[in-house]
Amino acid sequence: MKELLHAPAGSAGNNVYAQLKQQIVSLELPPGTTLSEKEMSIAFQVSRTPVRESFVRLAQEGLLLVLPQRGTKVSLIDPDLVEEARFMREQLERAVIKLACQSFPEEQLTALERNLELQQESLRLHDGRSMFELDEEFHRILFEGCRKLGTWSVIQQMNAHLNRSRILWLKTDPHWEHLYDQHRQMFEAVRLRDESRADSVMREHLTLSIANLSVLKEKFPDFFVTVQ
Amino acid sequence: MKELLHAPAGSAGNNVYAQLKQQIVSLELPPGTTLSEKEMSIAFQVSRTPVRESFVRLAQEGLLLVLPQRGTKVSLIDPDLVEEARFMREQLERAVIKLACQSFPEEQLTALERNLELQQESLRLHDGRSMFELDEEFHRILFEGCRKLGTWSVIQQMNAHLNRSRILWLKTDPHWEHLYDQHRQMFEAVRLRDESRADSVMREHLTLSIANLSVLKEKFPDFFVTVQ
DNA sequence: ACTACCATACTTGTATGGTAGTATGGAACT
DNA sequence: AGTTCCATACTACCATACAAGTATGGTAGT
Repeated sequence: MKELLHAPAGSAGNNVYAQLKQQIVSLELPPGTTLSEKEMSIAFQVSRTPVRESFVRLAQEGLLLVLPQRGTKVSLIDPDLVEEARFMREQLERAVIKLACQSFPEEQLTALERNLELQQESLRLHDGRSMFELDEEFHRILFEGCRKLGTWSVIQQMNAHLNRSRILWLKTDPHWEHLYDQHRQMFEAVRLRDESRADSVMREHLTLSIANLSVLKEKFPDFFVTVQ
Repeated sequence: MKELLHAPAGSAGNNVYAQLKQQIVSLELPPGTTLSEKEMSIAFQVSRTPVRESFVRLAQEGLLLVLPQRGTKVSLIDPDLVEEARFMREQLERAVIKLACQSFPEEQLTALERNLELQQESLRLHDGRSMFELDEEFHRILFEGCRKLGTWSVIQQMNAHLNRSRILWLKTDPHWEHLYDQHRQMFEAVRLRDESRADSVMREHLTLSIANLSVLKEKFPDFFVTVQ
């Protein structure tokens, strides 16, 4: 997978950024974890400069909270932001899938089908991580087919919050079969140009995403922002 | 290093970032302008480090293009991204204003009215810059009243592209009266809980935004990405 | 026992020197 | 004249040293 915008892929700064982001979103670095530039510079065997650069970028995305002269920590999950991310995705993805029903390139359509096959395979292997990535990829392809990749990349920003709660949820209660089924239905709807069906499935799909956020807050209280 | 003027409410890095961003979005730094860390560090009387930090952040927002070992320049306006930004705003703002028609706090409603008064005043003075800021503020208040400020801040990212083309357009053909009139209509629709009216006005409002993008491309060819 | 103080060991913020890659202009060669 | 090559002057990138703010634990004084 290639990064469209932004600087070189091979630089130390980008490597640190990419790896840190992956670890944060995947909850390997749980919300609230305290980091420090020096600590990470040792861990990644680079100087503080590229680490600091990564911190700046991650802070701008809301994944890190930098407190000057005090420390840096992985931001807690803000339930309000999670709901907003869901809201945002609902509006944009419903609009996009309706576009897709009007016109969708053959190339991306086969990409969707191929993706569904891979999902089925991952489902059989109970590979949750792979499923999550394929899920993301499925939606990305929809945006790609509608030439709205810029929109997708912007969504990713708030998604960082939504994704963390989704991963948390999927860890407690995997329900990949249902998600796969919805993806399959969306694919069929796009293929058959059935706008209303695509719209309703997508809406349900994205409502499901945070159905029981309050359950998660009870189960992992330390991961969430309490007062707002 | 001494801080000469404009008392820094924050760190040097933040100041440089804020000022650079303002200059880029307002087209004081036209698209295509080449910058360099050293050059800006001299201009802002700080070291290269905070400048570099700003560059990283602005590059992440797509406002700067950093070419390793080659240079840094203000990104050209990408017509496709402008259209995407408009598309995105249309979906989200229509959804938000419909929410607003269902429930909107009194506080933000009066803020909107106050904003309209200020728009009228700026209109009288032909103060384009003030009008632009009040326009932004008007829409921000709508999001605020629906508790969707996180969404608004994410929109700002792609808006950086949309705004530059809007400013360009408004420089060639001011049409503030029309925009003011639409704002007024939106306010009335929210006040009267008229969802369909709010929706249609907002849609027209955001379609207007880039009505004649091709004209701008002809008039300022150097500011736009040609091939994609 | 309790409080005030302060050395110390952190933290992020800033400045600066060095490194490697790139564009450019002029000299040497064909 | 046209081409090749290379010194030079850039660039962003990175490492490192220093500055300044903050939390903490021990100690002296009460």
